[in-house]
Amino acid sequence: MASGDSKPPRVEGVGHFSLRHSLLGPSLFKAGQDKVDQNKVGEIIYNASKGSKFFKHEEKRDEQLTKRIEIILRRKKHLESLDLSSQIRRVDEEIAALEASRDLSQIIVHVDCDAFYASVEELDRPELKEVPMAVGGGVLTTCNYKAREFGVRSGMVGYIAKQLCPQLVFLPPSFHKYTAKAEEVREVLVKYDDRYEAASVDEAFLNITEYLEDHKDMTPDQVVEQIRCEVLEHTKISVSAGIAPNARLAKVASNQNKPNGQFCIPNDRETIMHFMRTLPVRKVNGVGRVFERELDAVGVKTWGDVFALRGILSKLFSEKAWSFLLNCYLGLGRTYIHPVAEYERKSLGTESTFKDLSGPRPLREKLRSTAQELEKDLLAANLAGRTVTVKVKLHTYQVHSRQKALHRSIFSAEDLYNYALPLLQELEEEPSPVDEAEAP
DNA sequence: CGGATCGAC
DNA sequence: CTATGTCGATCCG
Ligand SMILES: Nc1ncnc2c1ncn2[C@@H]1O[C@H](COP(=O)(O)OP(=O)(O)OP(=O)(O)O)[C@@H](O)[C@H]1O
Repeated sequence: MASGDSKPPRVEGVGHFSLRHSLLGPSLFKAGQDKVDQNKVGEIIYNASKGSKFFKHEEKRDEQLTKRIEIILRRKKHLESLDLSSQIRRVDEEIAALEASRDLSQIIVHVDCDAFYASVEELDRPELKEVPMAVGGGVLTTCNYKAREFGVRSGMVGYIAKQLCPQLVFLPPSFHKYTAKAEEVREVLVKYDDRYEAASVDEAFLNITEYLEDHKDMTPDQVVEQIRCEVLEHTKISVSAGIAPNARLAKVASNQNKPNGQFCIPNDRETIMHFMRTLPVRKVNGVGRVFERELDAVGVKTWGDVFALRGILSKLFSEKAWSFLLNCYLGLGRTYIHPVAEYERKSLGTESTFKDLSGPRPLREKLRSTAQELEKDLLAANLAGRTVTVKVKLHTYQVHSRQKALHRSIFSAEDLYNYALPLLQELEEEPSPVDEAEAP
């Protein structure tokens, strides 16, 4: 396609720009990895991906999204032709109400371990600190910062990572080690807020308002400095942290100075509004590649852009989405933090991907084994489920699922299999499955 | 309720 | 010749 064609090469480049951007992965953007030559990395990933079945699937998704965006833009054009002044008044009242509820009394901290799985592995094998290293095989779960200099990222396929960085060392994950190390980290956190909230294995929110009350000689930054030092001493793991009046901002802040750094967004309305004004939408949790593109299409690149478009945006997106936008624009978020223990889990499932096999017999074997796997997990968690879901991934990467609400709770492999089988058979109508999963 | 999609880690 | 696994939230029919 390089020559002989009347189509200038630039057109193709532009046509695939968003796809290229998404192939680069979110982390490249979420945490400002400046050292990497993004263009070169993008080039390598693009060329390595081009032509694969996975890539074709991504192209299809990208095309679909482009269509959806066209619809959004048409609706926007229509809205622009209307008189929105009363709508804008309503929004302004909404803003005033939110503003009145703004709570700047709490000091929330988000703690995030740096390259967690990789860091834990480096403790066992310190020589790995000096070389690019990743945890995972087919797909990387994470990598150390040496590897990130080459553009290697979480969620990347191993062979592409290898192309970006031929010296990359791969380690298989050992999850038990990570959960054990996470416990050690929490032993420190609990001293600063005994009702800290574990957000994932390597992240937690703390409310240090009380701690500050009891240590009036310390600033929030000093307390967090101390937390990070203590975690490092106690566990040899370095962590980054964000300090802010609410969880949403604390999370953004913790990404600002990583690795091994911290950032404080002070409890001051003006400072917060100023910070949000230029903050790219994607930096906030909940905005992924799809929402980012939709927002970009309607003219919202940073949170400050929301205000000028408030009349239109409030009609363009769902109520939930609009409320989310408004809260982000204002820099509002959750100000209460509590342990996740007092919380009901909603689902438990297991899934695995395997090579193409379409014969229905082997497929049933797979169903039986995943049912057994699931029974094990359910017993370990002492749970049973009232809904069974069967998920199948085709060789095209298309995913289909069938679920059924039951009259009673089940947990045995036998029951799981029996209830799941008819669902699988419905799905078998579709051609050549690769994969399956289950959840109650 | 059921299915698909999005997003996080 | 190669693209994960697990979970929660949301939207829509
Ligand atoms: N796409 C993914 N698939 C599976 N596991 C993931 C994925 N992304 C992250 N993880 C796991 O969750 C852990 C925490 O992820 P997180 O996004 O906080 O990044 P990190 O590896 O800790 O690095 P850093 O926070 O310094 O950027 C990681 O160590 C990683 O192994």
